[in-house]
Amino acid sequence: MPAARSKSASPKARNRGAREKLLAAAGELFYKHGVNAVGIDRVIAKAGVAKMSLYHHFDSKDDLVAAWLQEKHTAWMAWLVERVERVPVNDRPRELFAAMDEWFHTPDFKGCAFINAAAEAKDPRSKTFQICTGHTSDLHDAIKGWIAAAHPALAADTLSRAAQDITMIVAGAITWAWMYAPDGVAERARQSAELVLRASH
Amino acid sequence: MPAARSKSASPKARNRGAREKLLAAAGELFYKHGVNAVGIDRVIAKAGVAKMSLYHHFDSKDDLVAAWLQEKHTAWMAWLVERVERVPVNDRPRELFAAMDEWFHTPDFKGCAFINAAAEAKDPRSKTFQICTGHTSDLHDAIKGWIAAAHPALAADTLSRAAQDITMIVAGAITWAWMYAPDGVAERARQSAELVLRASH
DNA sequence: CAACCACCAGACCGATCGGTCTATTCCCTC
DNA sequence: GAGGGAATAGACCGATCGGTCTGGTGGTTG
Repeated sequence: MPAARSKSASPKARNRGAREKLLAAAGELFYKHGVNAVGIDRVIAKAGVAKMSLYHHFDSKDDLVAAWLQEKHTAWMAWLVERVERVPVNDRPRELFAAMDEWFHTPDFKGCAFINAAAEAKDPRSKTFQICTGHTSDLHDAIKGWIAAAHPALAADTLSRAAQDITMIVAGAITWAWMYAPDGVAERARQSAELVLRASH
Repeated sequence: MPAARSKSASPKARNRGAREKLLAAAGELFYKHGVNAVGIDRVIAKAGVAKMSLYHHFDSKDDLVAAWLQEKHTAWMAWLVERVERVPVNDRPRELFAAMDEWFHTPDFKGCAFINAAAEAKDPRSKTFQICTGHTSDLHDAIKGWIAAAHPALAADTLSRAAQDITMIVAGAITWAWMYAPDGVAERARQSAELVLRASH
């Protein structure tokens, strides 16, 4: 659900939207099989789009990967924020793990796309890798906000520590859920997070 | 430091050991750049070994990858066990995180090879993937043993839960340390783990 | 000595990689 | 209706992929 680049903002938007189809196809394939295991030809075949259309919208495969991750990051965070922030502030830390549990049990769950993509990135200075760390950072910030709202009395440094602890717990839960088994993982993570929160007063 | 397969166990061990050189080269390259990003030719070039020697010792690239992971798993677990079990039983849960901290700060640390390799595995039924889940499982078992020794009064189900919680915390810490920054991560994870342990009585 | 075997160098295979180029068609706006 | 931009199919590029094959070398063992 991201901003839909060239749809109504610019006047050149009456085609069938090859860009969106490419991003959708790339997303499925890259997430499922890994970035390096999927070639350009497979992406365009799945998208039902000509190769030149790909290179009209993206500079390179790396650029497509980066665009996919950027879009996925935006969409995933939007989903999580909407999901968590529709409950009262005091319930949000708990709701975070309910959302995780739901996500872990989606049919094609294959772990965190950003952790996975980071493992394949050739260079930590690449745009791809930076989007991945940015994702972690943004998730950390969101969690910090939810904790702060639910526990307004927390000192800044305590809050920072708790947010990092819980983000790490979430990351571990994602990894466990995907490599091992998704059942009950979120609940165990929730309890660990609750202990961290309680210990922070 | 693994068992050095065909060195003295079998009588055919007076060559220069192409197999070991291949595993060493493959290990460096696969861990650093990712399995799918490294070709056979690059491995044999780094190993200083002929291509036919590779296919003499391994059936395929996948087989080489699996052999590397298997060896790495054995070596890593041996390192961790030795490191943790040289302190008294009551200190072992804490020592686990000291070992993690040391690992996170090694020069070429690039996260968990097994999490990374699992992300690239084409099939969850592949040998590669199974070694990765096996690694998680063995780590979980080791942690469970250390907790059990340090807290003998724990009930079986409580012990299981605590071991899972702490394994997840470790996994999250590894991910954070590699994608974000290694400093202080192990200490934060240690404190979370301590809370889990305390809550288990 | 002869047989064997791990290892070597490197040509070779078809397939696929990321990416370029041409030529053509469609649709929308002047 | 003409022009232009977005889309199309598909040939083509050099490089690399995983893997095979040939032919030869040197050391060990019977």
